[in-house]
Amino acid sequence: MALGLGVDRGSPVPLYFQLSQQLEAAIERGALTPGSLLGNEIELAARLGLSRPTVRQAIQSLVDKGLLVRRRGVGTQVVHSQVKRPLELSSLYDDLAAAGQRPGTTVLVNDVVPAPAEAAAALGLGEGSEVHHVERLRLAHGEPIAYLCNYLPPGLLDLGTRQLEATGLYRLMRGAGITLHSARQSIGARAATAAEAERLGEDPGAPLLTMRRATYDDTGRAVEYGTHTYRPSRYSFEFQLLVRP
Amino acid sequence: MALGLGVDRGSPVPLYFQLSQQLEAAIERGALTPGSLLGNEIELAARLGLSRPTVRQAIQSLVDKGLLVRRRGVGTQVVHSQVKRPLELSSLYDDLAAAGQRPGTTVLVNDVVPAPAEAAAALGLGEGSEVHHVERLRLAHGEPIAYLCNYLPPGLLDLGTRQLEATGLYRLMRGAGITLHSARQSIGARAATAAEAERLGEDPGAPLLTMRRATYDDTGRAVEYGTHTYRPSRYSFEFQLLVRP
DNA sequence: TGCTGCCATATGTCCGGACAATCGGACGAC
DNA sequence: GTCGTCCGATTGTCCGGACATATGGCAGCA
Repeated sequence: MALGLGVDRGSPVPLYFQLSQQLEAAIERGALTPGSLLGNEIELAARLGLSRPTVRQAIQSLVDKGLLVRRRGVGTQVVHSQVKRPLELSSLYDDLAAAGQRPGTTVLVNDVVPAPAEAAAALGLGEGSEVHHVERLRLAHGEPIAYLCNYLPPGLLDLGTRQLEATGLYRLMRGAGITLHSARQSIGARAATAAEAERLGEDPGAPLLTMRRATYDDTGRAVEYGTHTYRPSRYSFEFQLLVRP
Repeated sequence: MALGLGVDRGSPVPLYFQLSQQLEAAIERGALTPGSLLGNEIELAARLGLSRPTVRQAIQSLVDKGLLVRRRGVGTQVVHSQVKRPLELSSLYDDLAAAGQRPGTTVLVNDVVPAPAEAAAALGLGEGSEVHHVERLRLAHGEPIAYLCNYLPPGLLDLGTRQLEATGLYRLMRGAGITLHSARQSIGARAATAAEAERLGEDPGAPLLTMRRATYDDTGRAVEYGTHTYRPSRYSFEFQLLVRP
């Protein structure tokens, strides 16, 4: 194979990670075509001067990503599909930016309030505890896209209105050293109330896409709860789901 | 610890899997409380008569599920959160059955047709190729919940109308030996057309939740494409998203 | 021809060990 | 008192090997 595989033992990057990145790049650029066998692990390990467990770890990470399939007695194949990325905790701001939509944000509310019952329950706090409360209008090309209402536990992050208008909430949390880990989401639809219609530039009774989400960090602590409403003509949710057997 | 941990070497079940199941059960029933340390891997391995790699494999599988967190230099902790299950490729039929809603299905169309452009593209077939086409109305307690329109590649499965009325499409595919692996989903909302409103028992212009999905098996082959519309008053999408770093 | 059983092949599981990187607290220097 | 350093603890990475098990093709037999 002329894949240019080879690891650098002087690098602090783990060997299995170097290999998995190279394999992923080879798949990405088409050097490993869908359906083709990867060659057996033993020989691959010998060729690269690595042990089999290390090679397996590299391959396993790509299997987890859905790029490869292992079959006992057969070999490891490249998946032939439109699988691009697995799913991620999507950030509306980043999604819009990636789509070249020039996102903008108008901060409508940014203060500390007693937590409403629903937010307190989601964040695991007592009802009436103080929480950060942020309401934002998200725009693209100057047009309203979504209305975002969020609650955060106190002391987690100090939210400057200026920062909130420059970037997304997730990016701010990550920048504050919070490692996001999982989220419970609920997506639905309903007719716009008069107030919602006014805010988003729709007619009353127009369909809206709604999302409720609680986000947790890597220790399982709830770090954010929010209810969002989207204009369905301007936004829809795109997922890539993976099943783990 | 009185966790009752111990493996059976006579069982064909892999040791790491036995251990991970026991740990998961211990977490589930509260014997391992959120935030508590799991005890170091070396000692745990010694106590169980296993090697450290085997114990690590068991722990890793629970980390992947989001039940445990590892911290170098600290130990492995139980996540303290409402994290129950990771996300799965949800089946509407099974979801309803699990919620005790007694799902029902009316098959409206079940035949072979030339593939519409969108379905052919999603399934990776030429436009106009023959495909299975199924249209169903999904009910709960006799009330319409969703309208499901699906296309499947030919020869994959023979779909009996009787079977379709008794269970869900995913269950039929799994029963035919197809291993579902991933799906691309798009969720949105729009106003009901007159025909849609009629089918679902809503008023024209009422908000509907829409889902478009292409499903792939473990080799990356597209095995299903469908467009669904849901009554938002009766159904919403619930997810548990996990981020892998 | 068609079925059966064997066998090479590849991944799956498991072991025991070694060293590195990181975390948190204890200790000592300033 | 505060800061930096050291050190024990724990996970992270990596090795080399062993045997188990599922797969698919081939040869032999009915």
